[in-house]
Amino acid sequence: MKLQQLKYVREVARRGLSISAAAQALHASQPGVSNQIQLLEDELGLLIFERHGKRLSAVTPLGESVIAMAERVLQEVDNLREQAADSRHEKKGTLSIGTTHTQARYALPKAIKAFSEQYPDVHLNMVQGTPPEVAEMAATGKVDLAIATEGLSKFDNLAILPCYEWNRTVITPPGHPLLNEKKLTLEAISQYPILTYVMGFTGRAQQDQSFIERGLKPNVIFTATDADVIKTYVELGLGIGIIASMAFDPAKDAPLQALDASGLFKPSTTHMGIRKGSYLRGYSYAFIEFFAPHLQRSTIQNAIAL
Amino acid sequence: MKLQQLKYVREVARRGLSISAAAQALHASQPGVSNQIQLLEDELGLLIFERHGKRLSAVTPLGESVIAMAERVLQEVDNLREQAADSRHEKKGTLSIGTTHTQARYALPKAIKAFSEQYPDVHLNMVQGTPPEVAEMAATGKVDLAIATEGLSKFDNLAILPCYEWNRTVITPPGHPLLNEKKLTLEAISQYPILTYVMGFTGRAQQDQSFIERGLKPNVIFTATDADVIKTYVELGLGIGIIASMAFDPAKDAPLQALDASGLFKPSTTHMGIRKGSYLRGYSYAFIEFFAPHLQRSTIQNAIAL
DNA sequence: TGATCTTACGTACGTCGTAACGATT
DNA sequence: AATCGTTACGACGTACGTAAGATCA
Repeated sequence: MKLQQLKYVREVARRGLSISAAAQALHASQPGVSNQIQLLEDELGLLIFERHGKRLSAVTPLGESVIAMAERVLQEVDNLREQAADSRHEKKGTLSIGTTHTQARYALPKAIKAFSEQYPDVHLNMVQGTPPEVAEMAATGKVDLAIATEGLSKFDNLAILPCYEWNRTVITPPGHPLLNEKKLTLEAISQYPILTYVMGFTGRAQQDQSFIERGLKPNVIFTATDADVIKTYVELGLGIGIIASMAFDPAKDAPLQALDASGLFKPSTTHMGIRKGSYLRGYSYAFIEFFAPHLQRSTIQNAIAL
Repeated sequence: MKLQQLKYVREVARRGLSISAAAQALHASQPGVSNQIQLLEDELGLLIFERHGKRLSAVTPLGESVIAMAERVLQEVDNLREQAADSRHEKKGTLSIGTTHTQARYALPKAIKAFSEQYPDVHLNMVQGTPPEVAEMAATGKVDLAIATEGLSKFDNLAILPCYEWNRTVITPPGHPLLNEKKLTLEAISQYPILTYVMGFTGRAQQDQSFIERGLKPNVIFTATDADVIKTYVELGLGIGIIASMAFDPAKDAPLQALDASGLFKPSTTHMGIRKGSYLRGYSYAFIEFFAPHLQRSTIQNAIAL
């Protein structure tokens, strides 16, 4: 049995039982992967994958054991490598963060800037995706951290840590009648066409909940995955926008007008997801502390302990 | 990183930092082991072992991590191998049991006989040793099961399961005055020279406890690790013996006389130690059930789950 | 001096890639 | 017909063993 063989098996399993895809992902030849998997199967005297003719069709029950074992072993090895690199007190390395547009654009820049100044030799690898995508990347070890407001709790091998709370701001074009209301209410908002986030992004589900509880049916005419798109169309006069407060900057976003709506909605919390059992480099903790100062090293280590 | 390298590192650590001993144990050449360990150290960029000149002197803190990781990984691999062999529904294989004289001689034969009749192709590997020795063998995976009355709780990676309870019998030569006592008491026993087990064997500590609680100082003139030796010298007239009840057979041990002493001492329990996280072959569960019928497969699996 | 680890070197095995083949949709 | 996995084969890499060298008790 070789670690290489376990790597191959894991990748084939992850790529939906495709040897070709796995080989490509690992920069190896397809026959090489095929061969090594067969050698492993021979050695163990079992089939990991079911074949229908010459196509992988399923994972055998024992194959599941093999794959699960491979995942555990390879994570151990990865952890050790990270720990070894860390021990050299190197400020070199890579920090991979999977995150959504909202976080990447509005929440993370400050922390990223501070971090990259203090750790100039750490290569930052930011990957943008939908919440389920970034969660999966963290769960499989493709990124070290996933940062998103939702979608992280689907994976039970992710430790979830709260980063910060935020609420919404209503944005309107200049001179909009809503600006004259004495007090902003959900009822008032519901009278206008609304532009906001797509379901599954940036706390949209929680936002809708507040309307439902008041028996209101807001007229959402436009949804986007990011505030920049929403702002663009609000400025064109399509309606009013409901966006995360951190996504609005009075100076940069002029001439748009903002109305604080934090009293109207329950606050949302942006979370961080880290694969349980993973070893984080020292600088990773530094980054997290820049982003969410209450997350101390010990807190995090406690959360990701198996 | 290669699994082979991890094996080498583990063995060197286990053999008290001796590369030569490890190489010998693994049927490899000493330079080969030395080389591979250095390659691993190079790859990780750290020292696993401290060298004083050309001699391994200690394990570095990071080396501890490496060794711990190697242990975990190699156990995973072993487990998978066992599981694979098991899945072939093979009644072939090896069952290794580390145990003490008392268990091997008096408690195990019945279970062993029944087992070997039902599983004739399973190679039984019985290793006799002191309680600490057999515990260590189980803890390092050298044997599948350790069976002893004491010494198992020292290793926290062993799951401890109670097998059976037993008590003591006092044995005397024929015509000994103790045989005339109406009722056997600790006080009466204390009047005669006593032959019994060495401390650390077959519940000796617990046996002494009963005397201490009554404020008695028994005159132990002879200690042995097994009942056969004790019986021999009791027969020679050196004194009376206190041995485990299962070690006495009126027919075979004639002309020795026996007095039941189960009312005088707290019962002792013989335990089984199994390395946590190990995978046991199907026939191992069968053996355990022969020996201790209350230990069902599910009970055991629950105990050794990590 | 003897035990022990490291370095040097040659061999042999094994992994991997290219190319050709077989099977499935 | 196209895609995908398996088989065949050749080349490179490397793990291992033997032999010699270095270092400590």
